[in-house]
Amino acid sequence: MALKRSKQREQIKQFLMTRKDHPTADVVYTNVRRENPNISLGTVYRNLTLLAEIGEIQRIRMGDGVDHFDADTSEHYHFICNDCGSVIDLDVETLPDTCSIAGKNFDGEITGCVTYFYGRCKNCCNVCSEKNL
Amino acid sequence: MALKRSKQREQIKQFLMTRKDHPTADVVYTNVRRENPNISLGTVYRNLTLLAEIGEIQRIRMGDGVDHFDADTSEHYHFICNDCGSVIDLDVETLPDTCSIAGKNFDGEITGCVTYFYGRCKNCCNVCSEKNL
DNA sequence: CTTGAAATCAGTAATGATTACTAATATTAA
DNA sequence: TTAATATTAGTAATCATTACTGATTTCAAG
Repeated sequence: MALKRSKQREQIKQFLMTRKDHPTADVVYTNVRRENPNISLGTVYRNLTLLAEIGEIQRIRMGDGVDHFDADTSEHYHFICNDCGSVIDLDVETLPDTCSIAGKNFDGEITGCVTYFYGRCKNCCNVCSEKNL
Repeated sequence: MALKRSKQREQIKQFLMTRKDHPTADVVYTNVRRENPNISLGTVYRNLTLLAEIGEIQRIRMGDGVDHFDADTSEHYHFICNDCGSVIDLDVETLPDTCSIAGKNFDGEITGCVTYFYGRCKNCCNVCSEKNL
């Protein structure tokens, strides 16, 4: 199934590149719709999945029940705020190679690992201190 | 809301303690039903959530779209097989404290992190080599 | 031992994210 | 230009999980 270009796929990729906040499929949908009001949600899902498969974007699963997407495919770490749910890039040097460490006493093969961080983002910290929570 | 004991909750906890394979809510349901055919799926979900909240079990989100549960609440790492989806405990010494490292250049507060590993389990490795995949 | 307030239950309906289906449209190599 | 095929819009279906509701259990106080 040779890939054929599509306006919709390009719009989706384009939009994702303008954002640093790792939007969900639904956010991509509502935004791309401003430019292309006829695009369908299914098309957004299909193309996000396809773009992730061919490595042009990254799918992020932070355990909040929704998939997030990131046009930055370089290795970096993510933080999710327990209060507002926003996903933020972390400025961290690459962590030690835990994969090889973990593979020592394991009979199968480990091909990768995911690390993500959670807590409270700057915004939500401020809100809390204002309200003395 | 003072906790009151319930047969159903005890059965769920009991079953979970017999398993090392981190079953999903649905697996818990079908198994506990052998002993208590009237238990409802909603009860299983509610109690798994409650047990996780009070720290008696652990909820594991491995990004496969389903929650897994573990009666072992000690800190340890998990592996998920990309082929068969099974979740397995890893025998790894505790990894370096990445949380504090990650918090250096971050304005909010990081309260924890999750690391999990993926690849192919022993079983699926064997299947592949048998079939020369 | 009763009793009654509150927690819990079974059963079922509702939700929300995602995927599957289908007939129409767009892309592209020949 | 054409014809094979990838892609689309729109909608229906799926799947995990949560919410609701009236009945049942639990348990502390009398």
